[in-house]
Amino acid sequence: MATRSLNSNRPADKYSSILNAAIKVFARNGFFNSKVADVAREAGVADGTVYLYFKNKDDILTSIFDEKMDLVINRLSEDFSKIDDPRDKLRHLIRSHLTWLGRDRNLAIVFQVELRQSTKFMEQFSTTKVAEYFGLIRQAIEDGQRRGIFRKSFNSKLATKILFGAIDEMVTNWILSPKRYDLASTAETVIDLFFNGVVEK
Amino acid sequence: MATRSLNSNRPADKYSSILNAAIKVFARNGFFNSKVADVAREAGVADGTVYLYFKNKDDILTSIFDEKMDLVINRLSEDFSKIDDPRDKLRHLIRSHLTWLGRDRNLAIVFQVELRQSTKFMEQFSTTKVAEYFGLIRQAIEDGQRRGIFRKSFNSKLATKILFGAIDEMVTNWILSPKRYDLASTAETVIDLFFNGVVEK
Amino acid sequence: MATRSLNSNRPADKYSSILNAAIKVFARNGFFNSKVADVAREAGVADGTVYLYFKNKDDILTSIFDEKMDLVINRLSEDFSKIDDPRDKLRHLIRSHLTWLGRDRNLAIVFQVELRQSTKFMEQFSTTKVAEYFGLIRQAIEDGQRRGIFRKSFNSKLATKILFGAIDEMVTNWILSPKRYDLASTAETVIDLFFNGVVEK
Amino acid sequence: MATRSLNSNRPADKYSSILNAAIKVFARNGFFNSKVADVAREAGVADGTVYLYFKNKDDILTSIFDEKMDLVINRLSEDFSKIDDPRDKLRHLIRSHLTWLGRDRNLAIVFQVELRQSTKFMEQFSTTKVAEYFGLIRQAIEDGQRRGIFRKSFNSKLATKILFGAIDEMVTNWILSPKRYDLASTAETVIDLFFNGVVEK
DNA sequence: AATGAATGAGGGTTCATTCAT
DNA sequence: TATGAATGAACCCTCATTCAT
Repeated sequence: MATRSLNSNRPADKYSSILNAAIKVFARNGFFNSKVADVAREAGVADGTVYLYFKNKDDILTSIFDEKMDLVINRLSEDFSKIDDPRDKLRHLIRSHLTWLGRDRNLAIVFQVELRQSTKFMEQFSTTKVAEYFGLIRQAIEDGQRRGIFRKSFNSKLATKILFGAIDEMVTNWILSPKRYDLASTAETVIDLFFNGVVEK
Repeated sequence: MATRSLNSNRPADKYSSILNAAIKVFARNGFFNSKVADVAREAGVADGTVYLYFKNKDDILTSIFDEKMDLVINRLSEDFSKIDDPRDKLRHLIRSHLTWLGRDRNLAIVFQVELRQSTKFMEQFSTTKVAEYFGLIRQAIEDGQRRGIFRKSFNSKLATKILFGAIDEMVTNWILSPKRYDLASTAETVIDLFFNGVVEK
Repeated sequence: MATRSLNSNRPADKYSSILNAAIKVFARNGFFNSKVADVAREAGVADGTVYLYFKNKDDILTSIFDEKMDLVINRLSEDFSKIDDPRDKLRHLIRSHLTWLGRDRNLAIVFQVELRQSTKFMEQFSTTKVAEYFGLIRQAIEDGQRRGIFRKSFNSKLATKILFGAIDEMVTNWILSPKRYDLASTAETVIDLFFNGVVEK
Repeated sequence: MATRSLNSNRPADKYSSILNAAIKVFARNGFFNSKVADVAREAGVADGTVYLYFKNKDDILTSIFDEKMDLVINRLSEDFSKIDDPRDKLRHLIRSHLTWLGRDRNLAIVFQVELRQSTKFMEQFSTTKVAEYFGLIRQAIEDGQRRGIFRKSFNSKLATKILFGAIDEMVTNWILSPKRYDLASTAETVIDLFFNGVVEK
């Protein structure tokens, strides 16, 4: 631990340096307009060094996604194991998602915009990590349906997408808005509407 | 009229030819991987001709957005003027949106993936046309709140984004899915959940 | 004559319109940076019309040279036939040259800069018209030598080039200088030095 | 030293390789008709390598001028410091100029033709280096006037241009002439006429 | 003769990637 | 491991020229 912080250039750190530099650079200029050399400069390494840690430019982008999603999914899975009520699970997921990205605008930009460069990327993400994330949502929903907490009359897969789409749009709007409001504070409305709908009973 | 359709290459059509060719090409290869020459070939015109109708490659992409959004917004505005019940308005909008893009997979790909290349594009779209589209949704929601049909306890702007995000995610999932299901058929679940929420009463 | 001025769009005039437009445009932007379309617009004709009067873009440039040089050479030849003293001939040529270009800065720019684009042009000019112009100078010099007015100890061809170079440099310096002095007023020094040299006797 | 000449491709030489290749290529095809790829091939480097040493194609051309003019001016300044008589200074300058370019036809072509592509280039040159060169001539002339060696009755600035123009025209005529005579041998006539003029005394 | 829409060849420049050191 | 000079493929856009009207 002590030694970790003493040598910030230790190989193990270069990977992270480059990854974090990439998030900053991609958020600033966009993935296609960012040069590998820009990322290298921001990370304080030589151009060639990037290729010791990443296969190519695309790999940097997908690695950002993979690394960050792993963190999120692992944390969320663990949290979920401690929460019983499916409503609480969804509340927690919505709040976590919006809090997480609301704290790191650069990362949010990369997730909402840069990662959606092409169907190639998108398809790649949709399988694997995103499927896992969707799985967490869906399990909570289906659990709720089984327990009679949620209605059984809707398709749980579609409900999963609807909730994800709602959350996702919160983030997208936030990064595109010139206003600097608190993203996390939008969570309660998402929760309320997903649970209760808009119609007056 | 008859003669119009007989000659698809008359000057007035070049603009449309190129635009439609671009939708096909961008959907197939992605915007950044598509060459202007590809679009020209698909449209059956010379490379240089593209520049008689479009300022540059970016302009082709934004023109696709502008042209198509104008159509949608105009049609929807007109339809809305004939619908009284805010619930019916939203039902109509949701069904129309999903039917429209469900009928043109290439256009859907361009709208869901290619148009979100960069914050530059996104910001540009968010103002103008997207704002108009959001406006249509929001007016229906606020009208419903005023009339007591929808609950007054939620923020209408956030509800607008939530609904849009839900619809948008339907489309994105549809184009990314290897399965070829009917996009429009997902509309009813979106309507049901947005209106009633997931919670059992 | 009267009819000439009544119809400025008469075919015969288009040639001149385009030529004069080209002088203006080439002087402003340089030959390579000028588009045929620029010349056409300046001349008030369609792009294609230029090609009814000129073989191609190069031909416009060489035509400027040919037309203007013909005028100059013819006038000068005629003037020379009325002047006996070789010194007076050279005085007249020097003054005429500098007065002529001093009155038309655009033409001067085309002659001093744009016409020297390439050895291809230069070689083409050196034969033909320039040779004629050099011939006028040289004849006066050799006549002066024959008559014992000028020294016989120098090579008349070289003296011709030296005089031409001196005059030419006056013009070049004038168009490049930000100062707007009278080019013709430099003639007297050229005359004095070419005749008498710099050395104090 | 021995190793220097054995390895003409070592990094430090790439700049010179490209510059010399450019002189050859520009002289052969003209600046506008030469491709950067031609220069690269002639220099034995990749296209992109050119841009590691030069900002763009124009920069190659201006660098040729700057590099060569620096050499000339420095050498001439040093020589001048060892020569007292202004007449000898001018004799030396005229002979050097004509000997220098007479030995390198390609360089002469670039200097007399290609560097005069546009007023943009010309103006750029006229300030800076050319001004220095003119300064050397002018100082010798004014020194001669001060000492009573040269007449005081002419404007030294104009005399400077006249001499430069005369020398310059020698070179231009030489490169355009199909005859392959010795350029340096024309120096004596330039000297004689500039000093003594053409008129018999 | 005049038009101007259409053509399509052409090239300067960028930048992801490699590899000798 | 790290470097960064070198590579060379790739492409948008311009514009001289043509030709159907």
